[in-house]
Amino acid sequence: MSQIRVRFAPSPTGFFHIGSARTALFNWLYARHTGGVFVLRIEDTDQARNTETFLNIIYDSLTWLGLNWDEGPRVGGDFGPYRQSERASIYREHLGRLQAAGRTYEKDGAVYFRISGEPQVIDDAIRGRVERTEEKDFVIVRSDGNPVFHFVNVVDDITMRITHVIRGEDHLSNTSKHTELFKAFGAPLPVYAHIPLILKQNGPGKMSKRDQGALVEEYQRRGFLPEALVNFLCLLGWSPKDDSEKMPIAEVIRRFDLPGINQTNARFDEKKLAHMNMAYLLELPPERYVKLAREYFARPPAGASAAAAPRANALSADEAYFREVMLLSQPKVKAIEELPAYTACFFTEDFPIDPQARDKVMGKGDPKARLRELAAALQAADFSSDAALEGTVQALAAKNGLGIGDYIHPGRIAVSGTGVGPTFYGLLRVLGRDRVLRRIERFLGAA
RNA sequence: GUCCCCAUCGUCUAGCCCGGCCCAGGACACCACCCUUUCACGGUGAGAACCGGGGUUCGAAUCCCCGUGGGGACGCCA
Repeated sequence: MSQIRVRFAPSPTGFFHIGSARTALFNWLYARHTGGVFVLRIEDTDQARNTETFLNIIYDSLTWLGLNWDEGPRVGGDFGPYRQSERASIYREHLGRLQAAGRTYEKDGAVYFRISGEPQVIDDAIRGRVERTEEKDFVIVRSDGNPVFHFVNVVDDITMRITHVIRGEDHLSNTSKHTELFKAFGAPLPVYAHIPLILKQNGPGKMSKRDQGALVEEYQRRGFLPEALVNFLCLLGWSPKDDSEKMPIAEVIRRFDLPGINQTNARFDEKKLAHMNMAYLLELPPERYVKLAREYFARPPAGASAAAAPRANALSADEAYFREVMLLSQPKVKAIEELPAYTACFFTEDFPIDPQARDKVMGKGDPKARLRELAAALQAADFSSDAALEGTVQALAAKNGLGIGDYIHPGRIAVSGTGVGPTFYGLLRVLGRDRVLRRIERFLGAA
């Protein structure tokens, strides 16, 4: 058999959502798995609803996800143009063939396709044999002269030599229209593979563009890693059949195949996505982690909850310092979007003190005395390494017959205002002696 | 309403095609414990499912039928 050719055919009529991304992904995976060709085709026949903005979002989202196309807009190919709005003459020519064969008629200014009425049988690669009879003639050219989806979709699949149509199950019922057209053109049917739908996580129905967490762009802005989102999406409707979940994309490509795709709709679960993202974030190389953090600080999504001042300070801070703060936080934080709040105490003296954490720590023993002892010890301490600071605190605790926790807990509150944060010694080292001592002093004065 | 697809823990799923190894395995979430300077990671453990009813069979999560439930399509949207 000749080379496998698949296509992803979005229409730029709205934001790019998770369901579309997954369809694109499965097509891409199948092309890469088989050494075939992944075609991007823009279905922009609905002139009233298409926008250039939405078109660019499609390109950007696919690129961000790493789903590169072999043929299509921007890269060209032998079967272009790849935007339906530029293929009018091709559609005209094909319409002529249908007219010549007596398969069309006009009504109310629109062109109708005369169906055969025979049962349409498709041998779906995922669902098996599906039979459905198309019962009504349908419009293929609107009265305004623009061709309709069913018609252009089939004409393009024929002329672009598409061998496998991998698309959402919502198209399964449309397929009988499409096979009627294929037959009317005397063209062989492609292999169909109708993949299950992604259901919204709350409430009934399939996920749509307006649902919470539906937009690919949103994950990008929230600092998610594309490889994590892709990995998560791979597992929504496809399974490698053993217990593997987190896999490099090369491994998914190697193992992916149509028979491995499920038949049941899958509910989107943002918690599992978040977990996958964390797993990737923890092992991200430092350079990429810092870059991702900086991008997030520079352009947080609207409504992100973090004080503006420390965020601005972070951006104007010394690059090496910013890097150090972020890398100190990397092993502790589950998502990039936690970073501004998590690191705020590194970028401002005006950080809030968590009253609950303070009361808990300051309520037992004599924490003020411990803070004074800690401050005194830090006067002469070596701040050049975490290990040196650890030695200082350990020696102090040993000298006074106390546990290191007796110093660390109040110290953390005094220096960062919160009970949670990076390692205590890292916190001290990155903040530096002057700021640490000043903060302890201030805290003792206020307490 | 008509037609089409589907049905295993709360969620994603393995097992189903080729019935016995499954009083059903993994992951997320949740809970407990351990690790630990906080938090997070990690480790250990607990709870948690074969939609219902009929068949077929020595034997059914697995095969068949019917119900029920979920999803989708029925546009001069794509």
